[in-house]
Amino acid sequence: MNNDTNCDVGFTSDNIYETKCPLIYALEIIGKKWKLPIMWYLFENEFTRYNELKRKVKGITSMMLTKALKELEEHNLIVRIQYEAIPPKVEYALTERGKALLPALNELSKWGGEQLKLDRLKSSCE
Amino acid sequence: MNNDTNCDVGFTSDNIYETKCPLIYALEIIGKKWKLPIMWYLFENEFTRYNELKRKVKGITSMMLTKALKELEEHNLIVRIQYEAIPPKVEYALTERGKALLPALNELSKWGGEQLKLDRLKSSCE
DNA sequence: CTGGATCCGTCATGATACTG
DNA sequence: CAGTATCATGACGGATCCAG
Repeated sequence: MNNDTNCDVGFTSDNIYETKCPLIYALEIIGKKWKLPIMWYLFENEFTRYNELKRKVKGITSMMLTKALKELEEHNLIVRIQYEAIPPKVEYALTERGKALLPALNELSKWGGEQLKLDRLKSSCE
Repeated sequence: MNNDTNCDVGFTSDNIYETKCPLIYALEIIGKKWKLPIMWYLFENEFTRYNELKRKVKGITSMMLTKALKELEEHNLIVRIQYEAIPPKVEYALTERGKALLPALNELSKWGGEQLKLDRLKSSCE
């Protein structure tokens, strides 16, 4: 499993671009809170406006939404489309890079679903 | 993408077993720091002792190692094998459940590798 | 409508020292 | 050898208010 890529799993480097394990790197990008819920919604609804995201991603605040969107944009997983209008109108959409995550997320989701059942089973026996 | 499984992405529930998205659930289990490095090492070295893990997973402390191992064991991703001997001997190994993560991690790692290249490229142009 | 700024509590992480 | 216990801290997340 990618053991040939010098995978420094010790988090000792401050430079995210040095000696990074691609797996850890992926998790750092998408693993933070709200990232996946946002992307998930964009998977199903291309071109979504800021406030719609805020309404649909339950519980998120403006601050966290803004921050998450900015980070996703910096990694080129989403694009920000700003219309010069009053009142302001901004839409967000996934890039091809963002969509490329789908297969990996599906695999992980499949595993998570099985795990969820097993853990439920275990907890009900205790 | 699993939209049929009631996927409450709002993190509003305190009960981890209620209305959970399997994808988020998976990330909660394996996304924490040190989890993957430990599992990664166990992928490549079945039956590893506590202190060997501590040496090989660079930078980890006893406390974090113990905690991570305990959580992984609670989710049945690893097993703890204790030998009744002086001095103590304990080995850890992946379960089938733990090994079942491999395909998903490979997909994610593949994506992360591509992303890493793109991000490097981008940063070198700035 | 689309954010930005600020304050603040909590929790994960880490350093250090200790134990059977 | 395989952990525990205690304390410190700093990032993260949430609430609230402000702005163009």
